[in-house]
Parts: sequence; structure tokens; C-alpha cells
Amino acid sequence: MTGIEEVAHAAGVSTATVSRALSGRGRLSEATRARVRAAAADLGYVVSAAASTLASGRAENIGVIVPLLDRWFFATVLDGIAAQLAPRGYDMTLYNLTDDPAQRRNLFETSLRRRRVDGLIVLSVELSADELRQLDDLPVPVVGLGVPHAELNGLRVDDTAVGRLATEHLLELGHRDIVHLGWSLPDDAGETLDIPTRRRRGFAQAMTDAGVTAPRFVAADFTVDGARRVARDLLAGPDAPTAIFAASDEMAYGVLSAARELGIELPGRLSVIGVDGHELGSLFDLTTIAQFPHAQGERAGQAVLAALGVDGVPMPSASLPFELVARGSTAPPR
Amino acid sequence: MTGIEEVAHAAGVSTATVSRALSGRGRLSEATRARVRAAAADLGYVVSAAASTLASGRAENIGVIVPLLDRWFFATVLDGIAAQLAPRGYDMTLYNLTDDPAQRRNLFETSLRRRRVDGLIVLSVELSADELRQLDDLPVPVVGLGVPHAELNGLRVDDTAVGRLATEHLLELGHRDIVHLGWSLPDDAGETLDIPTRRRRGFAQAMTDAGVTAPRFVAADFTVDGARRVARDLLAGPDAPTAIFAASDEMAYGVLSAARELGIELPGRLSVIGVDGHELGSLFDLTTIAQFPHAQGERAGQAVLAALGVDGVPMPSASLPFELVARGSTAPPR
DNA sequence: CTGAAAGCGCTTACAG
DNA sequence: CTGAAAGCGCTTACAG
Repeated sequence: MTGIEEVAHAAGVSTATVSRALSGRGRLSEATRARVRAAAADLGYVVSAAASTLASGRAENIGVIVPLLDRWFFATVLDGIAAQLAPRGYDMTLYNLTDDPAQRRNLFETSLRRRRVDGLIVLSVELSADELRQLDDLPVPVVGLGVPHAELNGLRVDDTAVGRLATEHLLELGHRDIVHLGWSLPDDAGETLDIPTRRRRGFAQAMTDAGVTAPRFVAADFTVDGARRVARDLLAGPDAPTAIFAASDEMAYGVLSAARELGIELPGRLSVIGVDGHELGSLFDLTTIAQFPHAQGERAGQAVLAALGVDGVPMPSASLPFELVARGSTAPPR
Repeated sequence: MTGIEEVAHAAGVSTATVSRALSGRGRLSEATRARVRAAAADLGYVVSAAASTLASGRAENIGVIVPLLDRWFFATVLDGIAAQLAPRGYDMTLYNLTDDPAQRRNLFETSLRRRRVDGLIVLSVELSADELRQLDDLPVPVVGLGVPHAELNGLRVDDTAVGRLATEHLLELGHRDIVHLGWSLPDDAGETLDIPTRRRRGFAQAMTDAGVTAPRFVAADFTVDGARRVARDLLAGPDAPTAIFAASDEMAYGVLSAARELGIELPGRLSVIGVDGHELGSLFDLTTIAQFPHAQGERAGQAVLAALGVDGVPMPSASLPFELVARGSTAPPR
């Protein structure tokens, strides 16, 4: 493959000048710059990433730590990140963080420390104190997105407000008998950034504000099937509510499925609201609190680039937008 | 950050020995290896990716070219790829290939030529002759997955057989009036690996074999909404078929949605079959031809690793499995 | 089995 | 504005 020497020779300059012309760093006469670029294009020369990184300390690569690659939400966030990075010449390297302790240790102790990336984005994962410390020790900026740790400089949605908004929508329609399907830390956990817990607290606050004394909460895991099972029991039982606030759209799908199975018609006998703004929501006619994962990804991308001092990228605000999308799955109770 | 010299000093050996101990290349006494590893762990030393790559020519990184990051199918394939790469110490760098000509040129002419990756996986994209040549010129193995170019060494499903299988399922149920919703190159395009075209040809073959003279084909784009619009017209018209074979599950969802809107009940008045094995298929009770994207990703990962000669990774077979999953959306016509 | 040293292909501080 | 040269931090062919 052609090297920088050949380009220097072809353009009649030194390799230092070639480097400057191609990177755009340092002053250079326009004429020289143009001549070098032409020569490089001619020879099909592209700077070697490894050599450039070693010499400059810049990798032009951002690492992204993702818990689940195959969830719509995360995939869409990734798309948003990529949309910000690619035009600025940054590559994106993915690190899948599983629950396997050995894999996690390997990621934090080895993979991330190879200096392959200039910055890191961490998506919605729960980290141990040790892992947080290891992230902090890395010599690169780290941006969290939906990460429940105040120690990590991050972007987040006000999830308490999300929980409150969803609940208020149901309350305004006239529902009183509402069940929240989600997940939560114990009440004595204190102030927390844990997303499901905050959604549940927003729910509890809104219900209490509306004068409902014992807001009903049912735990389920964050999957279609988990929610379906739990909702089936709930809806078939004697205490079936008139409305369900599911902590995610995929959980809401599970509820819809259980309702269909039991012949419970929506929104006549049951209202359902989810959270996320899932792409198939309109297909199910599902009311939801949209939270724009693509835009979230873009912001996270901007945040790392801004932290790296990339020209023309301002640091975005840390607070992420959300919005009620009212559709046909919610209506006043009969 | 600690360098190799410090480890060498701590272990009382040369940097050459440290390199050998940590990479596992070259012979070394077990005692020395252990001593060096202990020293490295002690100091928290990790080899610099850039330096190692520059010196060795190995990046331990695989590039993946994806058309759409936020489609379930591709996200799941990525997950499968990552599952193969990570345990072997390979990172995965994503390259999003859009339709924007400038972005494409930049990807092929610059990004991919930086020598950042040891191998490349290309997912389901249509490439120009020029782009194919540029891939071929790269000094790394390239594996295609669902790529419609025979020039590219790749893994693929027998899409003609998929189209035939879906159609035969409907025929066996007794349907004759079947519409295929998909996309297709003109019939005079000759032998092709284009996926939608091959599905359509499989459909046409099966119909012809069954004695149906003019198999009905309707073009729609590969989205929920595109299929919904087309299906609405089709199902509301005088020539509504008794069954629809949609070229993807997401298209099938669009058909289901149109049917629901028109009050056409399934599978009584309409049978629907899709292709993919989408994660929400069971929720919709959708009959489909599953094609296991996670396993496809794993195979693609294995294929690059095998091409790189990574120990213990055999080259997987190029032909990918698929399978009829019969659910409630298909039944004999009334 | 182990080490001294060249070399991987760039970038940049320094000098002019 | 441009160049000579040191240096980034490893790996490996060669020698012993």
C-alpha cells in the first residue's frame, strides 16, 4: 500500500508537509496543500490509522458500551450516535456489555484500556462501584446516556416526570384504578437515578396527588413475554384495573396481547399506555411517552465530540426531551 | 499510562519477552510467562492497540458495513457477530452505509482504507461495480451476508427456496388466489442474487407448479407503512385475494394492520405469511419463514475469523438455514 | 528460551 | 511556510 513517502515524493515536499496537508493541522500555503492532496488522491493514499494514532495520540474512534445490541431502543440510539460521528471522520467501536462477570472484567480491565478510542459513550447500564472507578481512570471523556449513576457525567430523561406524565394522562381521562407494571428498587433506596424506579415514583406521586391512597404496582421484567404473563394474571383476576401504565412499550405490547387473548377490548374495558415511542407503536395504536432514542444518540455523540473539543460541536444540554403521544389505546373508562 | 518497559523492568526481562508473554506468540518458558503476566496485571498494563497494530500489522478489529442500524434484523445480526468476536479478543467497528453518494465515496475511499480492521463483513447491501472493486482491493478478507453479488464471497439463504416454501404453505392450505407483496427486478434481469427478486421467483415457480397461470405480484417497499398502504388498496378492492405472502415480517405487519382497519378477520377471510422470524411475530400470531439473524451473524463472524486463520474457527458453510413457523395467521380459505 | 535492535508509518516540536 | 529528525510503543527476525 502506498505510504506517505511516495506522496511526498510525488508532490515534491517532505512527509511533514504531507501530514499537515492531509490532516489540516498547522499552517500551509493553499497551493502546497492542494498539490499534496491531488498527489494523495492520485496515488490512492490514505493515512494509516495505527501509525497516525500512535504518533498523534488521537484514534478518531469512539467506543460505545451497549447492554443489548438487538433491542430497538439501543439500535436506534446507535444509529443516532453514528449519524453524528461519521460526518466528522470518527469511527464507532461497539462493546457489548453482558451480565457475564468474566466478560465484564475483561471489557473493563483489558478491551477499554487498549487506547483504541478517544472517548466513550455508555448506554443504560448499571455499573458496579469498581466499574465506575475503572471508567473514571480511563484517560478519555466518558458520556453516560440513561445511566443511573450520578458519578457519570451523563444525559438523561427526567424519568420521574415521565412516570408522572403517563399517570396524569390516565387520571385526566378519569381513571382511578390504575396499575403500574414495571420494576423498582425498594422505597428506602433513597434518591436514585434508576430509571424504572423513578418511573414508578412519578407514578406514585401523581396518584397520591390525585388522592389515590394506595397506588397499585406490579413487578414484571422488561420484555413482551414477561409483561404478557403478568398482565394475563392481573386481567383475569378479580381486581382487574381499568388502566395499565406499562414501563416500556414492549411491556405494553405484552399487555395488549394478554388483553386480546382474554377478549378484553381496548380502550373500552382497558386503557394502556407505554413508554419509549417504539417504532411499531402506531401499528398497535398504542399511547406512549415518546423519548426519541435517535435524537438521544445524536446528543450523546455530540457530547463526546464536544468533550474532545471537536470544532463546531457545542456541548448539548444534559436533559432529554419526552412527550405524550396519545393514540387509541387510552380513553375514558366506561 | 504504564508502558512495556516498566513491565519488563518489574519482571526482570526484556520488552521482547514481555511482548511474547502477553501475546502468547513465540516459545517462552512457563515460569517466565507467568512472571511477566503477574507483573503486567500488577501494574495494570495493557498493550496499546495502535502500537501493537503498527508493529504487527494486526488490528484485532473487524469492520461491519450495515445499511440500517436500527432495523431489528440487522441489529440482531450484529449481536450475533459480536458474540463470536468478543470472546476471541476482536473488537467490532461499525460502518453505516447510507444512500448518500458522498458518504459512500468517503467510506470506500477513505474510512475502509485506513487499515483499521483485519477483516470486513458486509450486510445486505447493494454495491456498485466500483464499490465491489474497491472492496476487492482491500488487503483484508471480506465476507458478505445476504449480499446480492456473486463476486463477493458470502453467506446466503436460498431465497428462491424461501419464496417457494412460503407459497407452498399457502397452496397446501388450499389457497389459489394468493398475492405476493414484495419487490423485484424485471424478469429479464437474468440469474440474480437479489433477495426480493429471488423470493418473488420462488413464489412464481411454486404457483406455476401448482397450475396457477398468472401469479399475482404487487410491489411495495419493505416497511410496515408502505405495505399497509398497498394492502389497504388491495384488500378494499374487488380483487382481494384469500392469502398474502409478504416478503418480510414487517411488511406482513402492515398487511395485518390494513386488514384490521378494514375489519377483515384473520385467518378466516385472509391468510398472511411473512419472512424473517421477527421477534414480535408470536405477538401478532404471524406465520413466517424464520431465518435466524442471530445465527447468521455468528456464522459471518466465524467466516471472517476463519479467513484470518484464527485458531479453532472452521469456515462455516455458506448456505444459511430457514424454516417455516406456522402460526395463527394462516389457515385454509373459507 | 531470551535479548538487542531495527522497524512499523506516521506527527510534531524545533529550527529556519 | 516548510523540512530534518526524534519519537510514539510496540513486534519480530536474527543471533546466541
